[in-house]
Amino acid sequence: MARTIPTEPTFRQRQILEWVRRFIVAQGMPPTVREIGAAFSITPRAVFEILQALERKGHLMRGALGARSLVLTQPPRHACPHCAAVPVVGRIAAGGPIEAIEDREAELTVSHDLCRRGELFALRVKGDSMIEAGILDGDTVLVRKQATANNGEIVVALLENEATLKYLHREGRRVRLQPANARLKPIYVEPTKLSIQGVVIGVHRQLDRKAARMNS
Amino acid sequence: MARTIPTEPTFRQRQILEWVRRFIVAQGMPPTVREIGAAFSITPRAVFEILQALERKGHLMRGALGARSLVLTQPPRHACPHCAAVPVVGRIAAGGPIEAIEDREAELTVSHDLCRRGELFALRVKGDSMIEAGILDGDTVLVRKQATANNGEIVVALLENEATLKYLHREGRRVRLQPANARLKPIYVEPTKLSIQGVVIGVHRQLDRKAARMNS
DNA sequence: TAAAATACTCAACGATTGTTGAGTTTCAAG
DNA sequence: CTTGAAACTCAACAATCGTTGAGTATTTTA
Repeated sequence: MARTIPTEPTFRQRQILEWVRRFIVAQGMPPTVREIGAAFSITPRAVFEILQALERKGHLMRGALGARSLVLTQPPRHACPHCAAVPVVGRIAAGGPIEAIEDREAELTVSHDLCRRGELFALRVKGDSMIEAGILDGDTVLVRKQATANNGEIVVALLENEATLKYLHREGRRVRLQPANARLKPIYVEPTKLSIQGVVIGVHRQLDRKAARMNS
Repeated sequence: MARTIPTEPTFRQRQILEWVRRFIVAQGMPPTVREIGAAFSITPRAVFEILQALERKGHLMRGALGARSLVLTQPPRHACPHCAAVPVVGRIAAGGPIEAIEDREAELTVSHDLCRRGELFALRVKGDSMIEAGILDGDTVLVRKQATANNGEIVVALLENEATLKYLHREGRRVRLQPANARLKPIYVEPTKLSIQGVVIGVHRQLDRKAARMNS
């Protein structure tokens, strides 16, 4: 019987194939065409063609099941711990992107289902700019590393070597970075001058007696 | 404290839960509500309600990822040295009238150093009464079980079989339970009518795309 | 040099998906 | 007897999904 012999994928195809593999391990389910597209900043059409090519070469099979139906020929091993350590990166002032400053000053333990949401890191919040979103000075935000984000999401944005936490709003050609604090004004930037490091998917706070004293 | 029995799924719920588990193993991805419905010859609506019930009881989590996003809460296996499971024992109203502590519905994974602080449990917050303390509707608060507390600490207080989340302030012979919301008035009670269940030592929040949509 | 494959953009179609409202039935507990 | 939950039906909405056509630029192959 004429079995499909896996052919060598191109660089781009392998890039996406490996990303899909990691996604399945992390999320417990295959990604959609648009999720892949968002990760690589390309359109669904481009992803579709690359997936077609990968299927033709025998690296995966595309769905008989409709949405999200994608099966890898070489399935990823499911390492299944119940928790994972997420690096807490402190200040992101002077470097480039966060990858460069992998000085993990601490580790945050998160439950397994949160890890499934992708590559995570954590940031300690300084200042009150997101106070109306319930993010206080000293909180730790859980961030999923990604270069794009949807409107209304809280993003870690890199602007001229400075990282900020803001709501993201695209408005025509410019981007509004909106603080959640009535005393602060929004920042307007060109999309080219903005680098999104990740999207906030969680907030952790640890209260202690010092915090209590300030309220008494 | 009125520790109640963990909520068992009904026969039908367990039936579907096991089917979903088998589906994931077989297909490599979670099923859609309609696929479940087809397998049991019921409508999407019926499936939806059963999945809701299973999520309420902590057996699975319905996704922030849109289609086919179902993550099972697996039974606890190997003890992890870096984390521990804290029971989420129910909802607490941070708003007006209150609801007593209910059944355990899920588990929260916290790092081990937090567990050393005593016996912990977690509560899901309902309402906006602690909004100015950065505790929002839907947050999960980590609570250390204890019967006393210091001034200024946020406590889980039981008043006539009703639990609330408030700042604790002793004022002479009476106790002031202070909400963190300018629109709400403090509650004054005699110490004898008040039962402190624990002290809030942490806040956890999980953001998803739905939350983002509301801000865009 | 011509042809094919690769890697994309943009705009759009129809199908599938999660979700909701309104109403029914069954069955056990107060 | 009443109440409430669990488990359903039916119809429908909006968002998301896979997919497609038409077109461009670049690289690889024959």
